[in-house]
Amino acid sequence: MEDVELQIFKETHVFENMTTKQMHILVAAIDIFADKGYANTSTKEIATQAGVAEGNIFSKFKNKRGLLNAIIAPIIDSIFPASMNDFIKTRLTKEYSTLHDFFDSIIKDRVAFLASNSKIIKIFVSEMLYDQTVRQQIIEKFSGAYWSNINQELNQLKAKHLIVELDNIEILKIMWSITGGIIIGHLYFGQSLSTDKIDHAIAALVKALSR
Amino acid sequence: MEDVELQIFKETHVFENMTTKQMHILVAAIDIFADKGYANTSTKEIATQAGVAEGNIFSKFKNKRGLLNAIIAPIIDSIFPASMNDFIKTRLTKEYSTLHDFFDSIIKDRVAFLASNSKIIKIFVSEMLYDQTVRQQIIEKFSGAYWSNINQELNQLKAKHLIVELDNIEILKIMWSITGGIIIGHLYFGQSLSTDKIDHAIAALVKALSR
DNA sequence: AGCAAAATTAAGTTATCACTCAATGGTAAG
DNA sequence: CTTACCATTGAGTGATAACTTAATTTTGCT
Repeated sequence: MEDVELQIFKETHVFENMTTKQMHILVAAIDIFADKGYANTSTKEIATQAGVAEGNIFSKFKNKRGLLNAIIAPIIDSIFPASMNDFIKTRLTKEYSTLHDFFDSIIKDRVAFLASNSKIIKIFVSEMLYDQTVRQQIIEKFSGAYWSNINQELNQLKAKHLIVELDNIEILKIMWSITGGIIIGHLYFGQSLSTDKIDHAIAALVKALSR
Repeated sequence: MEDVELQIFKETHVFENMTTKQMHILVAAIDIFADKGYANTSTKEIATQAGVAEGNIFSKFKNKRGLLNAIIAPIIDSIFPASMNDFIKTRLTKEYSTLHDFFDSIIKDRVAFLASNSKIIKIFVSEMLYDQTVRQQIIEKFSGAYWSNINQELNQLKAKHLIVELDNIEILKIMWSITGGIIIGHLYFGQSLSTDKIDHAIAALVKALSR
């Protein structure tokens, strides 16, 4: 239960009002969903791995789908940071901050986040492909605080002539494509997250978007 | 049955030795798998939409999984082109060919291919995330003729000092990240495939990888 | 037309699924 | 100790899944 992957549940208070056995159910579900997919996993299997009776799943969670929602809801809320963390902020407010500082901070922050929640990210990605409503939630999250913050940052970079004059949407799409490529290579094709490789990708991104 | 999406089945001769009803089964399966996912689709549902009896599915296809394989096998074979098509070849053998010509040809070719097989691509992507063996097949395809061809091309670009001195693997990863970002935006988030936007992405990629 | 083979059907069969519910067990306050 | 409450159990339920099979229809050949 001291799994690093579960940090996000503590932060978002999902574990509150849950008994030990119910937490075991959640952990087992994450494990099996990530491995075989939601649709291929039976509630019986989850109960067995969690060491509880099957019925116990349904006293805490409304149904199997409710269990899935408890897993992916925190990720949807955290995938786009509502505001930049302190490290990024202080780094970017320096006078001599560059486009490289900007992307280096953001990408390393997101890669670290995605890599430290790998199982839940796998579940979330698979579900997003199937479920239109999950995609809609992502779009709404993107359009909220994240968009207005990063939009402002990008406009400042444009004012300082540090970044190309593309639509901010296009800039973000390129940035997230690179980030996504790194994380998919890692999660699904066993590629390492070596600092070297990530630095190369960031350097390429900076060249791509420098003015 | 004159659906453009099905071109790939004609090219790969999947339709040979299939009756009209069996082709209807395949088409219905593509439709529903793409919409709801393989695991959430029942063989009964496929049969109903195809206008045949459920048992007919199992006389042509060994089982439900065999039906899925018939759909994704052609895509696995075609996702990495074994050799460049004539248009790209003639374009790249010109004396004055540039890095922009290179990526412009390749990316537009792949985006066109992926967009014209959107349903099958959706099925394939979902399945790749679940199924380790599908991922292994992709890795093997990548390592074959595709890799040796494009590896050679990249080395030539390096010899001409047109491209950065990164590992070819890293270069390809960046290229496919951009391509994947375009296609995912289109398939899952309803973004247009406007020539303008694609040109912007290609221009950014060229900047990223120019020497 | 007549016949053999192939295609197709429709009614099973068996297994497993998500989910329910009445009974049980533990715990903490009175 | 008693009582009330909530967590937990596990046997049970109806629905539905993939797949089989024997009967029937269609097809292709002479």
